[in-house]
Amino acid sequence: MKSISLPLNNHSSSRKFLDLCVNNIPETNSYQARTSHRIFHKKQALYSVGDTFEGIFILRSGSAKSFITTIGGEEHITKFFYPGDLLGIDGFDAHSHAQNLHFLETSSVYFLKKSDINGLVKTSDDFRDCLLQSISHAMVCDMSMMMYLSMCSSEQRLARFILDLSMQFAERGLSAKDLLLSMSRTEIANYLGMAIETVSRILSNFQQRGIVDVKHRSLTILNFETLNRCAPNGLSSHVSRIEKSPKKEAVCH
Amino acid sequence: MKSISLPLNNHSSSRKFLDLCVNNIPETNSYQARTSHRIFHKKQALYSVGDTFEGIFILRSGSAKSFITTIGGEEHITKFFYPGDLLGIDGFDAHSHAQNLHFLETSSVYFLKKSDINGLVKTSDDFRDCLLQSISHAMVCDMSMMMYLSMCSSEQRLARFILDLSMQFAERGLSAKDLLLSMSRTEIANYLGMAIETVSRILSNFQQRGIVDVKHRSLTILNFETLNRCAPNGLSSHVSRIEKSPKKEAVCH
DNA sequence: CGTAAGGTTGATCTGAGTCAAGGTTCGTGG
DNA sequence: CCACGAACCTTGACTCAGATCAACCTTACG
Repeated sequence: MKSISLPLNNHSSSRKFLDLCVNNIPETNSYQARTSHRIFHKKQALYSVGDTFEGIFILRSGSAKSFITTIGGEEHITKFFYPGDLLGIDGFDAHSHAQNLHFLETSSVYFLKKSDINGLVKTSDDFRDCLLQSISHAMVCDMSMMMYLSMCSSEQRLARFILDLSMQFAERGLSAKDLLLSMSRTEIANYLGMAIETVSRILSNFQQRGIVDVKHRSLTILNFETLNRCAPNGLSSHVSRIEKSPKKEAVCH
Repeated sequence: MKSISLPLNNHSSSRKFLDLCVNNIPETNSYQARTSHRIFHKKQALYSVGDTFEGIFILRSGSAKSFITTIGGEEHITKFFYPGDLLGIDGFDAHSHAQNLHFLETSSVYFLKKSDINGLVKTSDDFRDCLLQSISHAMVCDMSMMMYLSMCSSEQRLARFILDLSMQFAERGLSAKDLLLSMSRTEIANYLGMAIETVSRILSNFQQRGIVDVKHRSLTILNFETLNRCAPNGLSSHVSRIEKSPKKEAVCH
């Protein structure tokens, strides 16, 4: 499978992040150079729940999923990752990882150990801003996901998923319409909180309506217009604010 | 309504966080002392989507909710906040807030402006660790919430909600069994992604089964045992790990 | 080449949403 | 302090989106 990797001409914040790390950490010895880049294969784990937190990773190429497991053994996929994404932020909490991370295909990561993070945060304003921005952005995305899960129909969630994927691909310099899914139907269903049969049915339905063309794991978006109408409404941003609820009027003491 | 406020003998990470801020920022003038603490009343907004991000807040007393709004005008509550919680982290992303924050009752917040955060991150290792830990913890909670939303029945979600509330109260030195809800049924339903009628029905049902005693907004947990059995299984942690999937075996280059 | 994993499709069932009606509490102004 | 309207909450009846069960097809891999 052709994997995604971060193109050099990508100036998004994730790319900037990677640059900042690579250019600011003094790689005095070749040992560090060797260990800061690692390659993993499909189904391999980067970390698992309970592993000691040693630092974060930046995905350079390939794709991955993070998931949590209940005591009963059920898994729930919490996120899919693409090049430029930060992996392992969950480890800051208890100094050990709270999630599992597995790769979906052959992938490479850049390792940024805790001491390097601490150093960079002090010395580089850009790095600090980038790190906080990146984490904050991830949280904002999680909030949207929670909204989709709690307010949208299965069709809306799947439409949103495809459109989000398309955006992710486009941001990384790939086609926005020809997508190569790196996850199985089961994984999509699990992530979106629906039965695998439902994913299959909705995809077939989209196909019949001429919205997409799906064959195995390659998906072509034929009609963005209609797909967008299937997806839930976007979030309101400051642009669309008209009237506002009771404004801040603090009482100082 | 009797509001919750952070007790002085609470040595949790949130309390530590607040201490770190108060003790490390030189309050050279009385102006800052006055503006760093603010009191808000029920239904007042701390910030809204699109507001310029000027810093984060620490909730000292009371309670609050954050929510996002779709273009269509629908609201979705993303989180409830209690004393010690960090408010406004969403603003780091685009330098403007991505969510709205309203108070549920009279509350007070401590304001920590951007420049202070940047300064503290450089000078105090404790502050840096606390900030990252706090954000990371919030993300881990969001992940669980996503799992509950996508895999659990309404009854399970509501049971989990009550137990989580109970824990929040206990952590803040209040009774773990006598809860005073600061949010309406509508807000609970919205947060948990279900119809208001469903919340009402499940609460009545819990009452009939002798699990809780609900009257208006005061809720007493009568049977933790049974309530726990209603809630979804907890997450597996490193303690319960037995066998592990393919371990990390990086190929270095 | 055979078996397992992954994927599709149809039939049936049910949890929870929607609609409807009535009760309770709160807040404001007379 | 009471009254009236609005907001909040509860309960019942009906409906439907999507889960579950079942059978079958397709692709990947040792």
